[in-house]
Amino acid sequence: MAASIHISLNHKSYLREPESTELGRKIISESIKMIDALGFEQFTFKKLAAEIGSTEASIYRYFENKHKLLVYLVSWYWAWVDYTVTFQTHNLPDPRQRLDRALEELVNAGQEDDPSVAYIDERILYRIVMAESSKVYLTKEVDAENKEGFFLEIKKFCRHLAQLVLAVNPDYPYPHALVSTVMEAAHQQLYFASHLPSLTEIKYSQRPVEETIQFLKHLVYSAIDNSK
Amino acid sequence: MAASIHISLNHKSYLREPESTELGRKIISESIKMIDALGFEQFTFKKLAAEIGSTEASIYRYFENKHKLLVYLVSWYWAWVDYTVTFQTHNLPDPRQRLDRALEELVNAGQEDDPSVAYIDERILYRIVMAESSKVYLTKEVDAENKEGFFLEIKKFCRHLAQLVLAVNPDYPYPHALVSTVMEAAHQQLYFASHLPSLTEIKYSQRPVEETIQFLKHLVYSAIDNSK
DNA sequence: TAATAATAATAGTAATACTATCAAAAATAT
DNA sequence: ATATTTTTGATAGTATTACTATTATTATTA
Repeated sequence: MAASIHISLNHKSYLREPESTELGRKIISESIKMIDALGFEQFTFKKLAAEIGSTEASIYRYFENKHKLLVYLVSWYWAWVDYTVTFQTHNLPDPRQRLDRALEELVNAGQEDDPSVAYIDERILYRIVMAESSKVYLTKEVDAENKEGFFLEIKKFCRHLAQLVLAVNPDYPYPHALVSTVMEAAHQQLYFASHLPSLTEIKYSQRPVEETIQFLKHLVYSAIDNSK
Repeated sequence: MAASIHISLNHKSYLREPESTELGRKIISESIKMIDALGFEQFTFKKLAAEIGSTEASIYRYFENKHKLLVYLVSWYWAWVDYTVTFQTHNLPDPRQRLDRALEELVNAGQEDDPSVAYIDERILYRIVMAESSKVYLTKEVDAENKEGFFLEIKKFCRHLAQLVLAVNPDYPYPHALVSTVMEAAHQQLYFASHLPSLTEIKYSQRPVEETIQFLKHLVYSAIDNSK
């Protein structure tokens, strides 16, 4: 991964840009650890402030509330995955190779050791995305937040994958539906493997990432090769 | 639908059985309306108590907290869908016909007018399941609650559908993963059609239920007919 | 009709999700 | 190098949430 990449978001889930200050970066890096450890419901700005040796009021200057912080983290994640998929598929000649690689990255992104941004631990962020990301849009404010652009990153990545699907078969009628289903399923199946194993054949103890990639590739190619 | 059916759950998400008393039934029927109207986060026992002319303390005698009430509602929904699928597929001779009907019911259950239980509005409950149901297992307490049996109904329905899949093709290697993916996708795609339309081809204004059924049938049959 | 159980009324607590104010410290502009 | 502006810290305060406890009242059942 590049020595220095910068992910910037197309919306204002934040009040003050957290990347630009020491406190802002501490808010991001520590909130990732804390949301993972406590779960989003138990996570509070007060606890976060105590952990980073700051105050609630200071954190509120960066994020209006913890929901918007979660929107920021999840958006950052999808922008980052989109970047890595672009990077990884860049020189591949065959549409199937590109889609293969993209699906691998979707399931794998954040499982690697090497961090691309110093203050963000992508492995922990990945766990947050698995367990908490659907909470960003499953709210009564979804339409208002959609208008504010809070879901642009996830939509962009969905469009990106849909284009890879259409490059394999332009006649497949549900590229976005397929891809949004697969994006959710990737994390869901790994979550189920860990916590609700009877909902999936993926075994937590047996290379769950590789097995999930197999399952999703089979699903995707079966669907798109079975059209027109 | 039968004039009088009774869904009973295999666990104690409740403290006192809500179906057995007038207050209990009012808690259920009004909480369904209120969670739909306010969203789960804004819903409180205090507001519910005010609405049904009772008190917070009285509601707490039925449910330990609002999360367990949601677990109850979602479990009830899956038990009820399982029942309707059993009923609807009962006399169909062909495995494909049975799976077809099951997928139709999965997407459709709760869209019909006729209610099967007087104090439960399945159409509203369906919207709650779409928007809130993943919150029942996306918590830090998932493992403890799983041990208590809180997810038995969803697991049972998943097993039920997986059996229908295997009846069509016993060699398909991921029946539970496919079915849990499809169960989530059914509600997700309809939610996306309403709120994040660029994530799906399903159009809210153009028979979204029928279109979702088409999409899921194509997905499922492509996958299971493409094995062995 | 007495005993028991369920509900209502009321009060109270700790924690959450903020907002406001002001002083101290840090960054920046001149 | 100093003045100005911005950022942070310290402190306090409020409304709401998520409960628990107590006692009186009303239904239910024995």
